[in-house]
Amino acid sequence: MARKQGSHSDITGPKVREAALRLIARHGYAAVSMRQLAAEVGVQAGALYNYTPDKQTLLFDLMRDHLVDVIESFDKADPKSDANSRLRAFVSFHIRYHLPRADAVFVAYMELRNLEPENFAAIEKLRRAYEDRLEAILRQGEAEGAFAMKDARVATRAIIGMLTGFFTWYRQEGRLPLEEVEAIYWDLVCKAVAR
Amino acid sequence: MARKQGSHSDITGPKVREAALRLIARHGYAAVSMRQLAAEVGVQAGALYNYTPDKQTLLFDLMRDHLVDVIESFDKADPKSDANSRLRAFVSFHIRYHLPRADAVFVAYMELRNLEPENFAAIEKLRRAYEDRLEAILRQGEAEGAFAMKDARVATRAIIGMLTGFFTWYRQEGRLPLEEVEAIYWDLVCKAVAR
DNA sequence: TTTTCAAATGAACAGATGTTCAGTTAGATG
DNA sequence: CATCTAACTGAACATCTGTTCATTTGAAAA
Repeated sequence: MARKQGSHSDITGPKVREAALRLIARHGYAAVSMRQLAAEVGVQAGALYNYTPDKQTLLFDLMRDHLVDVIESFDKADPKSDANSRLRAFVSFHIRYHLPRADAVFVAYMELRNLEPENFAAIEKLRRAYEDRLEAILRQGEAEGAFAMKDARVATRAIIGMLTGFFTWYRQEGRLPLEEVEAIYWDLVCKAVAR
Repeated sequence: MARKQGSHSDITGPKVREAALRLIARHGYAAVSMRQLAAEVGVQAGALYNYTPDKQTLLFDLMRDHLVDVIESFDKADPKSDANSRLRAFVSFHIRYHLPRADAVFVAYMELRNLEPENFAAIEKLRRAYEDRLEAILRQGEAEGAFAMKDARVATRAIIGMLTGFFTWYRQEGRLPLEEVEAIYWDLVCKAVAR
């Protein structure tokens, strides 16, 4: 039954990636088998190997593509002006970007330990690159006299942990609209790094 | 070779739990087999079933015992006085308690999705109970006029995410002494919820 | 010394695992 | 129309999975 209607690599490829993201986010990389993934896509297990050389590379590609997109998107959203505006943009971007991408965030944060060493190193580099964006903003704020904190590196990690923890463990309750969540977080972050 | 020297349940039992915590933290629940765990303990796979009815219950017990201990320990450390003192005690407790228990923290935060539904519900209840301790402090602070924030529930999650993120993803670098880390975090938290 | 039994072994179970590949199919091409 | 070939099937591979249990061991009690 090969080449069914609408069953081209242009369609199956993205389907594999979407299904992998969803299943891995829900059950974890090690707990999802290639046969489960194939079933979710509507294909036999062997067909997946037209889209990835192996399971490990599939995981790596999902994480890398997500992080590369995060960084590129932020660089576009960054006003590159004063530290306060940039920090506000960072918080806003982080929340708005991650909210509709819960599965990708989950995978990128939870599956690091399932990466083989060289893959892990590459992903850590990307994660670090994103953190460095925030750290640079905090240091700019210190230089401008707008912010004050005891340790910019720890503050960076604390803020990212604070922002990401929300999307990582607490699924959208719908209690609060996006603007509200953004305002609440901005209030906390803004005050935390204030002089 | 049964009952080797010093090989009683008083010794093997804790060894199983320690090895499980270490291996699951490092590789994930699904990625650790009972045979790997047994090898780490220095025993055959079958012997593990003297210490747990099954793999799932082992995971659940590790998570439950950790969370129960967290809550009990905090309740002892809680000064139960003014909100500012209590918040300071919470931050100090959280950091000092979790720092030497990185494996348990990791497992309790990362393996929720590998719990069967009723086990998940029980663990979520415990996690919520700990969060509620912090939320109560924040609300007390609001009532006293000491703190001000837009949403105490979101602030609770943000603060816990901020504190826990540190132990979850960033292994101790040794760059900063414990007192320093505590001071940095207290500074951030304190300002974030300030009026 | 003999007895006892908690604690461990090691084989067996049925089924799942990631991956490969010769063969089949059907939409697109000429 | 016949041909081509990307996309997929389905069986096979060696190995691993959680769990059970009859059997063996050896330290401690009698």
